[in-house]
Amino acid sequence: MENQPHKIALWWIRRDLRLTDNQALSAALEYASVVIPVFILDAALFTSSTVSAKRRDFMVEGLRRLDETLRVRASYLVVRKGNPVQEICKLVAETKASMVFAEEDYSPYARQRDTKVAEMVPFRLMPGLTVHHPRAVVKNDGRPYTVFTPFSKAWKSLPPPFKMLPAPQRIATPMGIPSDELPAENTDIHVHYPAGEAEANQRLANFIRGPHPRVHDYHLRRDRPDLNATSSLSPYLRFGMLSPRHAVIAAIKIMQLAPSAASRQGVESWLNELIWREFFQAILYHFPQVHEGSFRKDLQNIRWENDPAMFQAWCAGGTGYPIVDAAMRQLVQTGWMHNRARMIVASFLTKDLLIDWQWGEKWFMQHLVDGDVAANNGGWQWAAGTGTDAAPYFRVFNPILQGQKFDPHGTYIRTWLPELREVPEKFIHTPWEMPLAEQHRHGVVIGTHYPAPIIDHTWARERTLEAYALAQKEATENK
DNA sequence: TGAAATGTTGGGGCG
DNA sequence: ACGCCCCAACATTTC
Repeated sequence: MENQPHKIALWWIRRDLRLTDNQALSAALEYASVVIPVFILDAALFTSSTVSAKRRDFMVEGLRRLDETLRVRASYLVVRKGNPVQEICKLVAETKASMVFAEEDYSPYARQRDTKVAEMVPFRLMPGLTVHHPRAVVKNDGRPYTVFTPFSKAWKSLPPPFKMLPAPQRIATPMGIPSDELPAENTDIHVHYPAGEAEANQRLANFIRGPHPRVHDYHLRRDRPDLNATSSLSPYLRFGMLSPRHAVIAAIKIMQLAPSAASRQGVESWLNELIWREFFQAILYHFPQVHEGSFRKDLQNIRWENDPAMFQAWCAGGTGYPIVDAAMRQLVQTGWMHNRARMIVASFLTKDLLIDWQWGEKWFMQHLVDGDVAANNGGWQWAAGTGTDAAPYFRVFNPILQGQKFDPHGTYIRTWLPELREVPEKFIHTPWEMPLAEQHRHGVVIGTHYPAPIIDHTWARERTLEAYALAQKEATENK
């Protein structure tokens, strides 16, 4: 045995920046006695027009944290810059690795890349991006679900996960493998979202345990952007600093321990959000064309207005509708936006401004720290009414009512729109209705310190209903 | 994971 | 006492 050459494996890290419950890493350790952790800094990450600097910095910091935890395990991270296919091939040759292990990623870009890699080197993809593989959650005839509720029922009927893999104590990696430097970070994303597995676990623990576990009244408070009620785990799930299976096992465990039916409801609704995540990953896996445009054939030719000045106002948080503007400022400043707010601004862009949802999808990807192709596309198509299980197109959010309902005192608005800080509660969602004298008294003159609404909601709603109905009518006539 | 328009009901004011 | 009207409050339909 001693004389047999050791098997060498590459652990190719992509969006699984963790040691705990990592199936690719575990498989590599089982296969080989020498495992080399590798990350390829894909040039596309730095040149693409849809990468946010905050998200990139979050990832880079996550890689530093990962390297630190590897170093106390007799290992370290090997970083290479370049084209992933070429770099992996080079590394295999260089290290004499006989197998490459990685966590399967379902995005079209990743699948294309991985197909090429598999043609060049021995390559094994392991599950982990979702708890249940998209191919495992299908109808009896093998076809994928396109509606959330039946999908979630099927998902829940599968054997629940109960075991997660512990972080390995030791990963012997030979010293001296050349590694490129990680790029410097340029944003302040670490202030809001410190990267890394330890932080992710801390957040999960705070959410489900601690003195005031938010998970127990999650169902009552999750829709309120003015409260700190969400799990705040999305960036960590995005980069696999937290294993989704870890989250689901935690949810199932508290459900069993929950003291009352009421507190179980909170966990149930959090689990549902995790299943939404799996749903959209599965949609992108089975229908990669959603990345290019509308899922629904009958709504793929909407005549969008696509007014650049209107789009600009939306991006900058200058629409004159406080709840929309507050949310858009939160996004640009922190790299994150509350889920309810995402729905509100998406409805506003598509159905009030009549701007193509793909413009909004791109803007989100340019700013979100948790930006994920599958979830982002799914969310936008849902809001626009063009997607799977989409909101019917005539469901148009009223930005005033949404504000009053989900930010009743206007504290979310005042947090992100300092110019409205002195506006009384009565007018916080409709500042343009303030009498001029009162505008002066509170230091907000509409049109000077804060814009008047750039569009009339009632009129815009009618325009959108007509545009969607027309697209649908033309589609059925052409059949 | 809507909102607006329209319809129905029932209590109170009033002749 | 009774019917009529008004109009919230709630329900249903429509977009």
